[in-house]
Amino acid sequence: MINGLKVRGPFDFEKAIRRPLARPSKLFIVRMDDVSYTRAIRVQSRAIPVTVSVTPSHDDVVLHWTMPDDVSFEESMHIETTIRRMFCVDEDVEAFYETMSRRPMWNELINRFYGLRPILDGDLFESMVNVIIGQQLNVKFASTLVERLIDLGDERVEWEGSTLAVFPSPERVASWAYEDLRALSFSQRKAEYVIDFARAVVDGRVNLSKLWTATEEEIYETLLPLRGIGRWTVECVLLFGLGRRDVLPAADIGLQNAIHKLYGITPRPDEDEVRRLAELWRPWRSWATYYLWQSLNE
DNA sequence: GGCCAGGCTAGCA
DNA sequence: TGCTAGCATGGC
Repeated sequence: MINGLKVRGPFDFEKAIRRPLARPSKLFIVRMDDVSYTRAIRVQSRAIPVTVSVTPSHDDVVLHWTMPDDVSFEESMHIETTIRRMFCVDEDVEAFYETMSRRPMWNELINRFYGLRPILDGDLFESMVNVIIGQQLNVKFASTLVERLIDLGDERVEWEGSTLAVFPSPERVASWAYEDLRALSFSQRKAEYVIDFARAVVDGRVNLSKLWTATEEEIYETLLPLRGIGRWTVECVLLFGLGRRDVLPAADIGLQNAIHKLYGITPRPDEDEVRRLAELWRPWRSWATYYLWQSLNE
């Protein structure tokens, strides 16, 4: 089954899928020979493998994807919505560049990353767990912990001769004991945060699907009361899970370091300073953050 | 070896 | 409301 979506504005698909290669995961397969990105997308209880690519590679980019033939109409609608969001298909990236190019120091960054769009998380549970695990840890170790959690989940799908890992479902994670994650070098607290969150999702105390249409304020009200979820965590889920356009994780150390480098501000700016500088980035503060984080990886 | 890492909680004033 | 020790482990 083949589907397609026209992308608005510049989109360098190759750049976008090259980025995750810096931190490989069993969740996805990136192939540079046919320039494709493959991962499973969970629809209800089913994990559906999808391979995404583009034609042609420059003007008027069209995003294509293939998936198994037995996917139902409802499932394919869900997949389309997910891909539209994951690859930021509807974002007017040119308007972002327009806004940021008024700041001289941004021109080099825009040139370097021209056409880059982030690839967002597959679903909100995955996003929450990723972000909770990432709290306070260096990103390399955090990604190691995520891979161990995926291994423990032990769910896979076969697709076109390859095996794809599937991110564990809330039900699966909720069934674990804290000791199961302790054995993977999770701290006691982090094990509790992750498993307790999964249990809150499973028993209905948290309704993640409602967050898609909620206001930011409602999202904070829903998530902040949960133990282990602070402001930074919600901000990152707004960015990587929900794909909101104008979110600023001002207290984030990585963002502060990136600004320190790009703007030459020493010592690195504190939270208030970041907020002040970022006033000029509205309404694209999420995208400015993506690009600044990306600048740290090079 | 020591400091730091894309934070959060609980306890205290 | 605002501040801070403690968490826990790997990276560099």
